[in-house]
Amino acid sequence: MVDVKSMANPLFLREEELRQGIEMLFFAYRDFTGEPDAILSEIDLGRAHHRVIYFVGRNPRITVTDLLKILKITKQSLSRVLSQLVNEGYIDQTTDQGDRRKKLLTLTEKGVDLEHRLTENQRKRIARAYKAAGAEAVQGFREVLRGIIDPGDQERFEIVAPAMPPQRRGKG
Amino acid sequence: MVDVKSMANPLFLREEELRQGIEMLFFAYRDFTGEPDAILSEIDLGRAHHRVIYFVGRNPRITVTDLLKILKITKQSLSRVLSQLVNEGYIDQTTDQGDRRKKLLTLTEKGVDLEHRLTENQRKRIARAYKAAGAEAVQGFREVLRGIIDPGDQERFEIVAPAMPPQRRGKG
DNA sequence: TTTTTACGTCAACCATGTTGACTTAATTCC
DNA sequence: GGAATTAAGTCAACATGGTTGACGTAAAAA
Repeated sequence: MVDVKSMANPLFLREEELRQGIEMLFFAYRDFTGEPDAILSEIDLGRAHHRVIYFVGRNPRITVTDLLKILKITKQSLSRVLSQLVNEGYIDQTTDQGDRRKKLLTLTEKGVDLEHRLTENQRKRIARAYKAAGAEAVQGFREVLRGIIDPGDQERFEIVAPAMPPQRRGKG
Repeated sequence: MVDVKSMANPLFLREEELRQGIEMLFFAYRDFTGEPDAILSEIDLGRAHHRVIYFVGRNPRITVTDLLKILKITKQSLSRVLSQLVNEGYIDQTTDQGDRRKKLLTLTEKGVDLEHRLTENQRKRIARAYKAAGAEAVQGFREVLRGIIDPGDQERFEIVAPAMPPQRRGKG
């Protein structure tokens, strides 16, 4: 039996392709956050804490304002989790000596330990997927994901060079 | 200046690569849900409603139990949003005539309309990213994302054939 | 006929986001 | 030097969307 729909209407295949993209993103994110969430709940922390710990670990001496720009939440929301993390000894706050209004955030040893425990799962999951898919696929994964991200944050990720023909891009 | 770290320690590059994967997933998901959320809040609905509408639209006549398996939330959580969607005329419930315990969920016309409005943003975003990255990249994107998803749901997405050499995969 | 399945419901609670108002200290601008 | 701006924090109220636990009903399966 011939697939009449995709023959007569090329948009049909495209629609299906796009919807699969939407769904894969949903499932991937759901499963990606599942395991760290389980670890966090055992020590009475949540996903919001993980995000803060992650990005402070990744950007030592980051200011509160810069952290807010990454997370795109309000400072009141951040305040709740951040002060908890400081109180419980996961994060250190020091005053910026150049501009004494700014507070610089850094993970303590305890914070680094937790960050490793939490991210280990996710690193392994990605490593497994990368390995199974191969280097070229990883390149494509990065290019597409980068395109999905809003312009303001795309710059965080270097532009990967096209796989083979550097000419003739942007048009299919 | 030579990059001593990546020369002496190949794991350093790998670590950076994996962390970028983690972050891209975070940023992509954050931006991916932003626009639909804005539309939803105008009609006093939330992201949870979107997910239900999306998957009911994608799986007409789906049962509550099957929907729960996709969303991986409790039936009490689902109940809250689902009954709202039924009450407000976005979703129809009919009894399965084969097994009269089951209720089959389908979008009404109003539901289809909303689903289109919401998903349009996301489809466009993905379409843009796909187009910019090219067909090969899309292939890679799918392969990697599929690998990130837990085995139980991977089967939802067909295995894409490797780009060129079908031999020599899984090892770098 | 008993057990299981599908679905629903009430109630309490928790995590994480929001808005809005207001404060303090430090820096920058004129 | 004084005014305006910036960085950070705080209090309060509220919305959303998850959770657990207990319980109920109808239909199907064992």
